[in-house]
Amino acid sequence: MTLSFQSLGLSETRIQQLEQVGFTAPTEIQAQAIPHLLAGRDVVGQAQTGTGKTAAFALPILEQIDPTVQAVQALILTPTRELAMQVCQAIREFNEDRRIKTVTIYGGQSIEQQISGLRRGAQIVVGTPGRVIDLLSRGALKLDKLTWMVLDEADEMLNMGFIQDVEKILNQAPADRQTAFFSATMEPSIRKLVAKFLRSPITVTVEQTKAAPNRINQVAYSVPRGWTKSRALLPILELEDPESALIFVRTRRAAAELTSLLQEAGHSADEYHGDLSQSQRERLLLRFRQQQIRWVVATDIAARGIHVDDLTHVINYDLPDSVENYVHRIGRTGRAGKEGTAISLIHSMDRRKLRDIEHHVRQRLEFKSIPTRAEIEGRYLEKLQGQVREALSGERMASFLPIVSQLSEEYEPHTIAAAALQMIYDKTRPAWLTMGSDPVEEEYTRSGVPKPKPVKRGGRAPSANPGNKRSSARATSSK
DNA sequence: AAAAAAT
Repeated sequence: MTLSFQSLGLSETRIQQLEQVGFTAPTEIQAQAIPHLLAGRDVVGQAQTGTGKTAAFALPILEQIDPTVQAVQALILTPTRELAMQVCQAIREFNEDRRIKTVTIYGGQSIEQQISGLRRGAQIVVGTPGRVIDLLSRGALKLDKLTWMVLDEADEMLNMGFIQDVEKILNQAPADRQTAFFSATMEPSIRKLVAKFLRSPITVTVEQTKAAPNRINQVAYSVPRGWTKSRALLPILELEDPESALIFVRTRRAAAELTSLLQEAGHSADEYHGDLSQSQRERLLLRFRQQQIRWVVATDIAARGIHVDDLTHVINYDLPDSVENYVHRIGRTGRAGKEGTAISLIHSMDRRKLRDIEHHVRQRLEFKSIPTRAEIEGRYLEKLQGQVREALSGERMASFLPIVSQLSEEYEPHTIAAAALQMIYDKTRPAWLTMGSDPVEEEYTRSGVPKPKPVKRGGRAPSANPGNKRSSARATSSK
């Protein structure tokens, strides 16, 4: 097992730059692929997202680009615009001094800007197939000096029907070049493409042990019969109080509606879906990443590819259509070794989907009951206590001591502290706690539906469908 | 119904 970038053959300057951006040791895919790529071999890399594959091809490319040649020397194709942007951003991170010029080209944005970027002597181009072909046919993008060609997420590219576009581009690249394909799977169509366009490639594979990474804490809330999901969501959000969250819904319309509802409840939320223009999407993601918005309500447009650092929660307001999308969705959190929480709202209609999901991720979701006001208040008071502890360890507190001395001529210190806490409580408590009654507790009482007890679910899922004998019969027939 | 990509 290789443990340092030095031993992979990267230059000292590159390694220093890597250290500056926090890269100390190579990931498995990097350790396996970089030496071959530096040695001039074609490589097929089988690896999922989040394994560090961008650096695996970006570092050798940066190492071997000739900075004195003002022509496109590397072309990286990605299936989505989002991914193109992210790859480009990553390359810029590894290329701090900007000696090597990188541009991104994709649809939905001004083509003139991209053309002028190419004219200024771009050496690395990252792009989506459609716009790349467009620019090739306009003559704005020339590949005659190309020495590197990379296909990122090749399987996705083919799934989305880009095979003809991709072949057209590969055919226009000089034969004397180095080529790398990265793909999560190795289906026959990929193998065919590899056989056609790569020269005696070396295949490197990184095993993915689990369908869902276990640093993501997966929980579910059962939505009582007759309840709307939004009614269940609000108290859950109050209790969990996510620092940042992606909330997934099924339709664009639902995204817009839920966003208004959250905004009306005083939350920092915005929507993200296919009705938004490319620049609107980019602006929103920027605000989300800069933590100007805490929660984003999105369709499955955000299930893959979008990366937000430190995303603490993914919430499945509607369950996804496919189990694969469940894994992609929750994979937006728990990135870069951080912990994340994935919450799913389960309606009685969703039992079947839930079982498929649990089967696919090979684990049971932990069920919790919708929090009551008392629970939310308890959690909030805990948080308040933590904040007081933090203030006690600070220094700014000293400036308030004269006030306390003055008040303590009349009152006990305990009383003064409690009064101060009450003031903070009144100003900062969640909106949910200011309502007259507890709608959750009330609803449980009124409807006669027993409040679900948090259940640790073992080998089978008995509590999911109490009294429903058909459930076990269906379990055997589902695949 | 939604998503991806060239307009």
